[in-house]
Amino acid sequence: MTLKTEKYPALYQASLELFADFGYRKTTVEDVAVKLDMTKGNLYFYVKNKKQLYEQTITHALTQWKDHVKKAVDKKSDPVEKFRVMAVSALAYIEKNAPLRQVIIKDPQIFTLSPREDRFAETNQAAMVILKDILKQGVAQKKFYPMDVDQVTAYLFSVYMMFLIKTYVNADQASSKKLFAIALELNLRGLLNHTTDRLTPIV
Amino acid sequence: MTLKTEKYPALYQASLELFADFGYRKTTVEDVAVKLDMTKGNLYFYVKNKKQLYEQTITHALTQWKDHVKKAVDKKSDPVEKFRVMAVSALAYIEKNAPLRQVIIKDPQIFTLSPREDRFAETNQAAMVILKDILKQGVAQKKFYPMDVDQVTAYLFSVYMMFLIKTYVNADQASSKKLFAIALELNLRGLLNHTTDRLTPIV
Amino acid sequence: MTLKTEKYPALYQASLELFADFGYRKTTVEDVAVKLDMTKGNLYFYVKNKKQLYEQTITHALTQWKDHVKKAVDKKSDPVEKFRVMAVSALAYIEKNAPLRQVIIKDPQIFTLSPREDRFAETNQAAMVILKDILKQGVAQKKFYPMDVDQVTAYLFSVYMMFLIKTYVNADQASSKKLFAIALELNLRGLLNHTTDRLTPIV
Amino acid sequence: MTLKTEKYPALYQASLELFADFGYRKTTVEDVAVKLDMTKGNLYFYVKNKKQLYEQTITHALTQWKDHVKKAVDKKSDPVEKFRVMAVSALAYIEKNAPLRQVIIKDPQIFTLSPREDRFAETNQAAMVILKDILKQGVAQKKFYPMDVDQVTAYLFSVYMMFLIKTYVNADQASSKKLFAIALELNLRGLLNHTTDRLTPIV
DNA sequence: GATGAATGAGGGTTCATTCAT
DNA sequence: GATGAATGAACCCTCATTCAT
Repeated sequence: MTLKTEKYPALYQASLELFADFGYRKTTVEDVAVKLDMTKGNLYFYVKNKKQLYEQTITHALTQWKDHVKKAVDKKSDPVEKFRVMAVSALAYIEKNAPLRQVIIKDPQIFTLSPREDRFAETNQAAMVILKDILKQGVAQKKFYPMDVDQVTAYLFSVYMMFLIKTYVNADQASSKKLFAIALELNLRGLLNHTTDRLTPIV
Repeated sequence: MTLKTEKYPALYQASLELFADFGYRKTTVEDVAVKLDMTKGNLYFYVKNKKQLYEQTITHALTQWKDHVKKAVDKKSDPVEKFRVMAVSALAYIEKNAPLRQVIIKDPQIFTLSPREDRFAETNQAAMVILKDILKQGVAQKKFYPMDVDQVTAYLFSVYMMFLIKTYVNADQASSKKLFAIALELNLRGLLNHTTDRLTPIV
Repeated sequence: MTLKTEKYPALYQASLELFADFGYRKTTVEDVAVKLDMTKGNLYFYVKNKKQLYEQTITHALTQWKDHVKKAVDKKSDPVEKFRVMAVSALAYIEKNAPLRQVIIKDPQIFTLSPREDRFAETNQAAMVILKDILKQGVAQKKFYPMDVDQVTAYLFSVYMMFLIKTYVNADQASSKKLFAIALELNLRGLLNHTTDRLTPIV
Repeated sequence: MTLKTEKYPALYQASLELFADFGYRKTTVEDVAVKLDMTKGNLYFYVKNKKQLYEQTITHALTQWKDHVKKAVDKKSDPVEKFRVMAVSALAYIEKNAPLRQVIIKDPQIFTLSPREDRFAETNQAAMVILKDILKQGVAQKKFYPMDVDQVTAYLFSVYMMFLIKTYVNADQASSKKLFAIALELNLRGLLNHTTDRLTPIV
């Protein structure tokens, strides 16, 4: 007999795909159950209610994403390298994970950092830690300029998420990716300690 | 006697505010009717169904936004000036129009340019025309470098919308606005014909 | 077309009969709707939810009962007469109103006077006022002995309700009614002012 | 190894407490299982279904009550004494057994003597036998007047149950107990053959 | 133009009960 | 004896939409 624990991976996958295709509202609890070849009633044996099914599913997917990036980052030692790998591996991951992408596009508030209603605060925080550690290391090694690491982390995190999402919202992925490359370079250069010529402020 | 047409402004306003506060799903047709001091039944005299009510409301708001920007742009003659005014006035408008902002945050696919499901294609196209005309003029006057105007338009449009939304999604508006300033300058410089110092290509 | 208001009497009647037959839990909202020849959905146009349907139905029935008793009492002027009429008319009413009887038997906490969860506090209070007024008048006219009217009211109210219910719980109505007669007499005699000696045995 | 039978006492106790707190409907089979540190599935090994669990639980509690009263009564020989002891010990027992009290208050039809749906007929009959034997003895010894023992038994039984319940339904226990004392005296006097003098107060 | 009563199609959730292991 | 996964039948409630008046 299948253990309860063994069923969650399939459950999250089925759930993610359906939420990706139809969105939270139009996805029925019954839909999920059918996709898993079980009854609605039994699905409630695994999950408290529809809302929690959604949140657990997203959390699961985001966590996997984060772990993947973390693994890639850990292979590098230089903070500049790490920064670049982080950005690139995050992009590569989401590029191949269509359901997660679609879900985020349909519910971009997943990344909302406003404490008021952040349903994925914990996961988002965990993801930011990766970035934060890189920045801290860079600053400690004087490769990055001295900064308020927390603030810069929050800022960069939201900018990257924005890019990652936007990259796949439009059909014109070519130009979006170019933008991504530019932004990556821009930010990296901004972080470096020896920026000889800076842009003049305008506003 | 009130003409049918005279009621639409109030209708769109009430509708926009509710959709802004509760989102499409949680806004009831009844909610809208009550806010307008009319009955559900009567509301259906003005509107075909809930979906169209939503789309008309958004279209109306976007059109007003576009008109406002257009008016500001038309006061300038130099394309560089126009470009800058366009960006700044668009930002200023959305800054003061909280409901529209919230609606966009809750449904960012409003700006999705994918032809598959663009419910606001027409309005978005109209908005892009403003940008496109500026670019065309700039190129004609050799102030902007020669480019594929259509592609650059699409690219810049989505980037701006992205910024405009993002600016208000997070509480950290200060840094977002700084980002906006930087991006504006970056893009303008990229567009100019005689860019003395360019960023080194990365990809 | 039927006015909303005009439908409540039928609604309460159908509802009361069903709750009487099957109890709160086993009575389905659909059952009520079907009995009224309407759809479930439409029933929710008249009533907020099942719980309120129940409470409104009971309140309605209790109020009618109270009004009936009040009308009978008001025809008398002597407090002793009033007391007797009150008891008898209350019994006569419930004797003919089988559904109300059954509902009370199935949910005797309808008369619970504990403030913690009295769902029919208001109605029960209103009913007690009738009794209280009789007692007050009797005391004022020195026909009843001086007493704490509030406490005696509460006491007599619960005793009577107990009798009224019990009278119909058993099949053996004959002896129950006899008990009722005895209790009525006993209480009335207890209330009278000039009880010089002990009550003569009555049974 | 625990025998199946050894588990019933704990089962009935847990069950009674839950039914007392939440009533039949709101008590879940799972609730009972959890309280017993077993699984739902296993509970069904001991009990056929929820309904029977309820009935067995109540029957068990009522039987214990009856046995307690019987034991007290058997210590006396005079029927008048027996009658008094019966009433007082029954009251004392229920006074200390809160769960049983609550269950009865929530489901007063436990004492319904109507043959149509008496789920506890057997137990109720057994309890009545105690009373009936006292009456028979009293009549045989000519201490009680000649009567239709069966009818008087049924009558007195329902009256006492009514009192016992009512005594604990309201917060105002003081006056309820006083009522109980009065009723006891009244009934005893009614039963006696030669009511020459007064009974001494008992409570 | 306006009203409000009516409809109908779900969708989420609970839970008693069963049964293979 | 015990487990826990699975089932299925209800049931409550919401709401967009229609339509006679």
